[in-house]
Amino acid sequence: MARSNKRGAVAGRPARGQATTEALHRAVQELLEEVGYRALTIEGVAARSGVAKTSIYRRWPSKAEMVFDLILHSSAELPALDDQGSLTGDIEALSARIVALVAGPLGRRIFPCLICDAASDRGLMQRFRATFVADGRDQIAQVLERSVRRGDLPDATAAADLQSALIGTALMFALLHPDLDEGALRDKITDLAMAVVNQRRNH
Amino acid sequence: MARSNKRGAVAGRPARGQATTEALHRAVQELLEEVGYRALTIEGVAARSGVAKTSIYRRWPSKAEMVFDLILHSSAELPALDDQGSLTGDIEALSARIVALVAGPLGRRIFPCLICDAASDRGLMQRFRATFVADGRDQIAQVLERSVRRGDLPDATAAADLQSALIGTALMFALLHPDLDEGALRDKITDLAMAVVNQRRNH
DNA sequence: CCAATTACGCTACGATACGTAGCGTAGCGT
DNA sequence: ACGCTACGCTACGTATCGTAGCGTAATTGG
Repeated sequence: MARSNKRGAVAGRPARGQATTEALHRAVQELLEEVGYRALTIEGVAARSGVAKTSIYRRWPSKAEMVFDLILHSSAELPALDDQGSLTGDIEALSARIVALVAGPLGRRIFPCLICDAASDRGLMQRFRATFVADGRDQIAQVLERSVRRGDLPDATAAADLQSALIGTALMFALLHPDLDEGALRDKITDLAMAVVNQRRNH
Repeated sequence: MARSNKRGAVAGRPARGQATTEALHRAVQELLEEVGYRALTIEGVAARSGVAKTSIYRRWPSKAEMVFDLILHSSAELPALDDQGSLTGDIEALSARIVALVAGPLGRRIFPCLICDAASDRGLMQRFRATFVADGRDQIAQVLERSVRRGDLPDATAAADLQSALIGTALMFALLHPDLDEGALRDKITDLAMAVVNQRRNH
């Protein structure tokens, strides 16, 4: 008697790694929406996905790394921002991206928690900085350099500073004013970004 | 045979509530510094403080509420900011206070975690907003109104917006650039605040 | 001065999740 | 046919949670 397969897959076990990863991704995403990050457990993910708990532990050392890999890492890897033709246009596009990632329905639930976990896990914090922060900073730098070339700005604001300001503010806004819709938030972030880059021009 | 007192207090149990609270405060503060918020457990606090676990649960329903009460609540209740005589001076004082609270050695460790916990606990989130955010916002509003009266500003920026921007940015800076010392961070927050309030003046 | 009340300590649970070990087996490459 | 890898499954031991029940010291009020 062959093993009875609880997942009900007709041809027994789903082929190999890929199908397993997809099941995990789905389970994590669903559970994040249903119960949030705090109450998300490895055992819960195992049960929902049909993947054995031990298999999950073979891939990731912690819940945080799992969520980071499955959810954030994929959303953070985006192409460079298109040239919108003007500083204002570029800043708007940048704000939209930041808000969508960090203050979207999923992002605002998991970001503070991931940060908390990373605060007591040096390795995770380094991955967080490397794959998420560094990429984003470079994209901001590109936008600023473009504006300097166009003559819209005398010289570029430090991209890292601007990044911290925009991400931090977006996150805090989403937290303190959950009623604010994404469009309004995007406008506020755009305003802030313009205030920062304009500081160079007006004095 | 009287109860053997593990705490070794000569006169048996320490008087009553007050001494107990102090022991808890000390234990929580020490453990936060030693192991961080994540690894802080009620049982650990009980062991360190000599207060029974059940007594802790009688006071607070969760770790988050305990930390909030013992650590944050006391640091957040500060007198209104003195009038520094100028917009610049006021903003500097404001930045210093925000940085000290949110991005100080203790604050940067517990803030994201408390936010994470509050995200899945409506009651805690409300207390967080009420006793921490509302007070801070009012203090910012006072500073802004003062400047309007002085003629330094044509009209006040929304205090809530400024608050989100400053706290969020300070937090994110502290997170992404832990090497940055408190003084440098304070300067960056001051710059940001000036950029925001100046936006009204320069157009 | 003697109840009644309050606040606390202590032991003992059941439940949940953690993270690991050991064994068996299906797919894949050579 | 062989080995390798990834996975499933069961079964642990541990940590922490949050609660129940009982006893006792301090506090309060008549």
